[in-house]
Amino acid sequence: MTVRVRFAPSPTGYLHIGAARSALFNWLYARKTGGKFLLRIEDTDLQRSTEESTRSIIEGLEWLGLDYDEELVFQSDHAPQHREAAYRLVEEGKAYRDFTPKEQRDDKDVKQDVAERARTQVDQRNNPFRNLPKEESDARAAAGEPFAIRLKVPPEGQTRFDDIVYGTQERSHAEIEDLVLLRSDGHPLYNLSVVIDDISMGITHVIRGQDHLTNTHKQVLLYEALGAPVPRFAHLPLILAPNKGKLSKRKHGEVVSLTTYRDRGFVPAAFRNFLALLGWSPPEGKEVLSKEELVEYFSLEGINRANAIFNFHENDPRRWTDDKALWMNAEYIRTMPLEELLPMVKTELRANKLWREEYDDDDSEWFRKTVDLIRERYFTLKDFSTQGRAYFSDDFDFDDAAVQKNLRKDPRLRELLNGLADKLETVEPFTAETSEAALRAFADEAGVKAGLLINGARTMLTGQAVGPSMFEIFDVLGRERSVQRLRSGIPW
RNA sequence: GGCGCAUUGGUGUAGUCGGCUAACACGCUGCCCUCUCAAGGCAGAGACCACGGGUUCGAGUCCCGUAUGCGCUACCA
Repeated sequence: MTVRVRFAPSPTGYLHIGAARSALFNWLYARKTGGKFLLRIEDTDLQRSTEESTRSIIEGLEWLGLDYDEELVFQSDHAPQHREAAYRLVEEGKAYRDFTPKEQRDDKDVKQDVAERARTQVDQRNNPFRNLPKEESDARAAAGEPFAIRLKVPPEGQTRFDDIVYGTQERSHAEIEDLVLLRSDGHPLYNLSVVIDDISMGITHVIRGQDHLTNTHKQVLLYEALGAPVPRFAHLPLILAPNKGKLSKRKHGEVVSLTTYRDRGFVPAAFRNFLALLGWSPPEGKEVLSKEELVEYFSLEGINRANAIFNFHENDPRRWTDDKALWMNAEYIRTMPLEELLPMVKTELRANKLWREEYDDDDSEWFRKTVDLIRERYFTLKDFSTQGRAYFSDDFDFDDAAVQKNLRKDPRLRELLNGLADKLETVEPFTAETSEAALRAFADEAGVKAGLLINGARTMLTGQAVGPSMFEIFDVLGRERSVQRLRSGIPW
């Protein structure tokens, strides 16, 4: 039996990182087992579903490198089949028409309302229409009286399934209400739609968030009523906010949206790697894993049961997302093959009008060397166009603290740096080694420490107090620009 | 309220059949390297394994209870 799994998001907004991780785990399992990874858009809530959201989900998956097999499925296309299935269950006596008028529910306090109602309601099986004679039910329906369709859950017994992550799950039927399958307006509801679609798509393993763990019993009941084989289930621990609450866009903003990571300079492989480590751990303990390695090591049995906290600091721009995610991204930026990084840097520079076509041909060697030089201390791709701006443009800003610390603190510096510029003009050839020799010699002649000139020069050439070795910067910037910047009056 | 699930340092996790002086990664501190910042190397702080009982020669690991958190309990998904 070939494995068939699916990712089934509802297109009601951006792609949440928790959903992205579900997608990743499904994808990993499919690739690991040689199975199929399918994508189904659960757009049954037509008011809230948007095409834009669908597009962003597909883009997000693409960005993460999760390719799906077969045709994209839209759940709304199957509404007729869902309805038909519900009617069939009524015919077979496994479901019944409920003519109770629809209750108006305030959308705001549903949670509270639901809990409140559940508290007072004792018998789940007291619906007067549950055992209405078939003739009467048919007659009322034929007369046009509106009705919802509910599953007839047996009053006795229990359902049971073996979750691959959470183990054996049992739930007494008494705890399960006669769930509504079809609304009185004919709209099929979530539990029905999911089950029918999973059956028709031939899903063998349902891998999804733990928030569906208790729903699963209802779905098992439905599989049984429909006479279909029950798939295997694997529920994933949830990803929580630092206060252990739900991670939501409304409360936590853009950190929860996958696109944020793309837009803020994450390397897809790095974020994928980070996401994989949330709730799952590789057997060997090695954490930096390529796509191929993730596939190789992945197993559903390795998934943890406790919810994970996604740690970020809302008021700290430097640590705007999880520390480990940031570290992972930096790790990828400095260690990944340069050839793979270059196009990403190109995209970043282009978006900020720092890209020059020469970097692709005449100056490609220079571009490689420069990126390789500066990548070591960057955390995101964004850093190439911000902190790295001085390498790609003469129009860059000076950091106030750097100017203060490396230039203004010594009044001789302005003159010294001009002198250094003169000296560098005569150096032949102009390399890291020769410029270093020249600078040190110049420092000796002037009777100052080399460090004074080095740090001053770094700030003159890059606007910053930190960065790569000064002599590597001379080399990369070249004699002309180095000299010109040393003489620049801008920071003074 | 009912039912379910979870609970190992700040965070992510490892801890097979009970022997742990509790391991790894991120973060944090210090030192080395050094022209700065990183990276790298080294060292270190930080967990009475939620709490209380029990079983056992011995429990993070098994059992019971409590607490806390999360989830479900909708004609939402």
